[in-house]
Amino acid sequence: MSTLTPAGPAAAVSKSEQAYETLKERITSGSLVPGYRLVLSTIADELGFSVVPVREALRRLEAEGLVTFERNVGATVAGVDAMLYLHTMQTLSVIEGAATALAAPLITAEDITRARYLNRELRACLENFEPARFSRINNDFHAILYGHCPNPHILDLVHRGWNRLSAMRASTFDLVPGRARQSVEEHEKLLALIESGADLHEIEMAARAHRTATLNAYMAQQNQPPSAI
Amino acid sequence: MSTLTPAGPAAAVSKSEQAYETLKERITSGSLVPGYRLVLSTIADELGFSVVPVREALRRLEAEGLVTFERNVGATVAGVDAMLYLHTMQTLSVIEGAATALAAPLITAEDITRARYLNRELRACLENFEPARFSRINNDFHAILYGHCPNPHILDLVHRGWNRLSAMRASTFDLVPGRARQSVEEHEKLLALIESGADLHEIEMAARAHRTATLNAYMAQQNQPPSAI
DNA sequence: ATGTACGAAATCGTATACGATCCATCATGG
DNA sequence: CCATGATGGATCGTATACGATTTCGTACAT
Repeated sequence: MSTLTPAGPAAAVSKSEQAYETLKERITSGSLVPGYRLVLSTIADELGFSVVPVREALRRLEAEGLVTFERNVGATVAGVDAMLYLHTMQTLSVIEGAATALAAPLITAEDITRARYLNRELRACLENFEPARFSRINNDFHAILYGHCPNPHILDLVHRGWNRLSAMRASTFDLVPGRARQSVEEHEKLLALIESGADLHEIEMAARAHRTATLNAYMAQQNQPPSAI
Repeated sequence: MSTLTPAGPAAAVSKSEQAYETLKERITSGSLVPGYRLVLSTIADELGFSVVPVREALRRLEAEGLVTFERNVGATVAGVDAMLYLHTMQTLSVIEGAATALAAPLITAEDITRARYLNRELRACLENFEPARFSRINNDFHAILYGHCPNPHILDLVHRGWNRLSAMRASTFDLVPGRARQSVEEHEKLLALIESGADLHEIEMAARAHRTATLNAYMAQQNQPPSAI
């Protein structure tokens, strides 16, 4: 159909890319709940594409762990259970710790200032009980800390981890009430560590512990053993 | 063509899967050199498939970093430069360190025995100067150490890292002559650490340092600064 | 009533077709 | 001689078509 529309000034991005972005947004935003069945023809019709680019988009999402694929059956939005959450958080703790350490020497004074500002906003969210906004600002805060990581592979893995997490409702701090407040305190310590030019290994372990603590709070609530590392 | 062959008893694996495996094998084995142009129609003709499954396979390989894709231009086998090697090794050092630590409590006495055997084989390779065999056995050795890692995401990332490395000729120890011998020594220490039930953090850092040392030997040879972590 | 066999509908996997885009080559003008 | 624009071929991106497979409902036998 689009091929019969020569008026089109050449799509800036391919349709597979568009389908990929659209679906990723819907999954990470939670408008597509885990377990939801992603039928090729349905999605294609809705987007006005053929099934081919949609198929490719689903494959990419599968590679990132946002959907699961079963041959001759189809794709579904990846579900969440305690085990998947553990594995995702554990992986992210390792990767994000390394990314934060690698980025630390490249952090500017402006970054620190902005991070401090965001952390005050986080505190305000606690007072006003705005969990959704808390999650959003929390993302921004950490993005500042690991954003300068000079290793693109590690940075990519961090982004994938965050995407997976945001696709899980368990990622919000709703489930572990007390944790959010403690998290804000740890942010301040982490900033002080980076600001003082601490040893990279120390920064890595602090960033990792910050995430592991959230994970373990959840695991304890589920009567499960904590993460081994 | 296959659709006109109803005699086919239903392929056990899809053609995209076959194309993926075939191409991955060729790239990691080095029979497709970096920079090689991967033309859809050519590959499709050679495998006897249509371009659609081949296209999907290339996309998957792109997600793993084995090929690079450029819109409306095509795919090429991912090239290697010092920077890419640094990033890949650095990522793998972090991930494999974590995987080895997580797997350590699950290592059996048989695993240790087999790892010791392989390390003796590695020593023999040094004497007889068999670099190809050394690389192969080195893979097996480490696969034993991280193989029991209970976190499938981390395990998957380790495998991807090894795949990327084996696609680089720089991964062989050819380029850093003295390193192979030292590596064998470190293997023994790593085994002793795991066997003694050492702290997981200590094991993680030893496994990471083992890889970082190889990376830094290469970096020093290239007159480049060592890895920050 | 329950389990099994069969058939239809839904959906996926892949082949083919063709427009869209890029790149190299060559002609043309300065 | 070099810069610039036109032209053709190579290759990609996507629509459409259809066989293959799974799934689910229904009828039948036990």
